[in-house]
Amino acid sequence: MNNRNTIQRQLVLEMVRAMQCHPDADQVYTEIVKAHPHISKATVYRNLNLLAEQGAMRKVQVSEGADRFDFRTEEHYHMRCRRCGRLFDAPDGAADVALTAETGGFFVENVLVELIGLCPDCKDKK
Amino acid sequence: MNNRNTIQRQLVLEMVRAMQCHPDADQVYTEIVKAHPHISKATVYRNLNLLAEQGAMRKVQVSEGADRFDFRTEEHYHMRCRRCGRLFDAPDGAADVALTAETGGFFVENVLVELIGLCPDCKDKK
DNA sequence: GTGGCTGCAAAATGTTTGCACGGAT
DNA sequence: ATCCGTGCAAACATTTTGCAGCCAC
Repeated sequence: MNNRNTIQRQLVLEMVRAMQCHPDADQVYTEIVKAHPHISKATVYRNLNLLAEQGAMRKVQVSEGADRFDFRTEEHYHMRCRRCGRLFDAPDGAADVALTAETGGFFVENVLVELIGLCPDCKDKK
Repeated sequence: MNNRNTIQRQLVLEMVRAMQCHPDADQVYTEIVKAHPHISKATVYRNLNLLAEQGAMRKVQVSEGADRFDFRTEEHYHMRCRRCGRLFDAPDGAADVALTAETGGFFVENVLVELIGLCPDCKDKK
């Protein structure tokens, strides 16, 4: 049974749900450590991956830097600011991908879309 | 002037063009080293990044593992096999992305699309 | 001759793993 | 009492960087 209800696992899940900013493993660890100085970074990594596998959260592998974690479990796309590095949810319908059958025999299971550009804050700071 | 024509730089460019398989930095290094045992991996990294910046090749940052380099310089999408890890060019028109203006103030400069699934070889080896 | 480029090694970054102990069931 | 999960440190994977000497210009 891969599902023991440890305090550490609860903390990781709750923290990702509380930080609604697509944090990476290190940011989650840094926040948890403030209240629980004993927790190990390896435990945070292990639980983030486990929880993502079980569907309690989503692992977002972006094209640059560390993997992020997202409390939203429904399929949705992301927008990454190339200046500040922050990740944002793309509003529903912001991007639409159409596939044809012409993949040369490649069987597509998943489509990853990442919109790269400038967030409102960085756009203004020209 | 950031453009001295060193032997190492030529070797890196030629090797990426010769290996038509989207190699990562380590694969490029391993191939070059066979004929030029003196070359440094740092030099390979530096030249790959420089050449990609100058537009002589393309850096492909995939969602898993090391960055790949592509001798094709035109914009095109890629398909990554989740079993063997190999990267393939998506045929023109295999995927089509439509953007709307509803990005909540985010300025989109670039759209990254990665088709993840099984390549013909791995699909058959069920 | 000058200053960009190289080789080397070390550091930086992000993540996983081996192992002994402790705690949830 | 089991044996999964934890903490710690070390290993691992990928990439960057500091520095002294070299070589294309």
